[in-house]
Amino acid sequence: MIESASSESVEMYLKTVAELGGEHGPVPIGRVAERMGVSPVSANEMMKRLGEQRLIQHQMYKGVSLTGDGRRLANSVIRRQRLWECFLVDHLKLDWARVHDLACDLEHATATEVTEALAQYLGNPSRCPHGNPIPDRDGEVGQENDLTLSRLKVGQSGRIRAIVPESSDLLAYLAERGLIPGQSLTVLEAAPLKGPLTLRVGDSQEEPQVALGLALAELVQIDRVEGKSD
Amino acid sequence: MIESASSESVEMYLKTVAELGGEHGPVPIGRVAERMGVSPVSANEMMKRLGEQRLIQHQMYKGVSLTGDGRRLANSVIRRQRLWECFLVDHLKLDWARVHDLACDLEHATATEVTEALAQYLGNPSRCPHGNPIPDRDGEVGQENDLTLSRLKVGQSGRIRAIVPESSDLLAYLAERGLIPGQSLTVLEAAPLKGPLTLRVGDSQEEPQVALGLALAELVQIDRVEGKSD
DNA sequence: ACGAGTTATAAGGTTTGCCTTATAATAGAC
DNA sequence: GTCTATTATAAGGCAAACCTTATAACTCGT
Ligand SMILES: [Mn+2]
Ligand SMILES: [Mn+2]
Ligand SMILES: [Mn+2]
Ligand SMILES: [Mn+2]
Repeated sequence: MIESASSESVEMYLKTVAELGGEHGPVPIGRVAERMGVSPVSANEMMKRLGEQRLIQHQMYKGVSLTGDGRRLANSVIRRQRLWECFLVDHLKLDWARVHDLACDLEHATATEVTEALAQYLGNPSRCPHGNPIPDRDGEVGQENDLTLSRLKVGQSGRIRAIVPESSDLLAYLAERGLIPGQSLTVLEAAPLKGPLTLRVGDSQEEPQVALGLALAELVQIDRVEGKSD
Repeated sequence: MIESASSESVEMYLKTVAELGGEHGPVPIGRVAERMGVSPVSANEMMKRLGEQRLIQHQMYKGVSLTGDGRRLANSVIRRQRLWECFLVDHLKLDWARVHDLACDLEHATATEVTEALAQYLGNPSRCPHGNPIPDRDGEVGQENDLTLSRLKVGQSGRIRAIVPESSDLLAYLAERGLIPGQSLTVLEAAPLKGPLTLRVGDSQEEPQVALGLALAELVQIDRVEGKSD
């Protein structure tokens, strides 16, 4: 658990690789560059450096995956971010859709000491306000089932577990429509040709209906399912 | 109140200039370099940049002083730091002598939005845990009287208001001896030739006595004075 | 088996914030 | 007034992260 001094840049690269699935399989460096808004050449340079530090492993023309150290460091960053998100929402009452970005700054300036005291202060929450799991202090996260709203059939109901990825625009859009973790919903209609879903949000028959594009529905993870399974 | 994007480095330079008295008179750049642990040449280069941005004013061979913008930015950094110190001590229960350094990291990663929500959460405290005033959101701080423990005469009593500057080593040393803001004390003896003071810390006659070098006593600001004035 | 698109590498450049060494200018102490 | 310590500037360098442009190598779908 040697938390060698790592720059904000290094932390963000590792976090991005983790979010793109770098714990499980190789992530194309182009994806990383895209997500981080840097040129592929820049991302490549950084991957070379991270490889030298044994934080990632680079399979040529396939992509990068996290080593043990890399995974732990990435999850430590994610832990810090999500704990801050909890604090900003629960205590400072800041906007649910904005805290992700605010916490993304704080995460790099937070000593382990502060992280652990914060975790205790918050009662060791297991999820961030957007429903995503908070890694434990050893940098481990449990796997989740991967059911998404886009896979629900007409008539099925579920409860929103999390939004992935946590982008402000996306979060703001979903929040406006009441689509936040814990919310239950039912798919009333699915337009053909990958068209939008029509949802009933909440339990009451009187709730306004919500139309949601399938691409967005893919980013909404679902917990429980009820209703006919086909 | 244009909070133009300023780097951590710029913020630290401005904070340092402010702490060295740059609101009032010119601060020699050598002092700044020394305090920041950089070479005088580096500090000079930075001062040139800060001058171009109209954050400081440089009087050749005299030193630098803060402009209005520079003072506001410096005080905004100090505000962020001291608010975080309050949070870390009061809520996270972290060590009084360590929070200064921990907050010095957080201060640069804290959006105005977060700062103001934090201030409200904390009940708009007016002082940090080390007794120093928290600038208001407009970047203003009131002046304090400048009585220090080193100036108390034998027999006089006072109450510790603040420790300046806030260096971890200094804070840890003083905390070990019970010398924290709010604590009342009496000077029992002052050794000749700039020798150490002997103090009674607290009100009870049974308290252990504390010996404190005059150089350290200069860094302890005193609020009230009682006892014969000479 | 080939070609399109992706991925990798090479080369050269920028900005920020540091460094050292050397020299010039100045202020302040004596 | 002169000398010394401080302060300023010039010159050259370095590392981290970025960039663009160009070329080479590879994968994969058809
Ligand atoms: Mn971040
Ligand atoms: Mn979150
Ligand atoms: Mn700082
Ligand atoms: Mn303080």
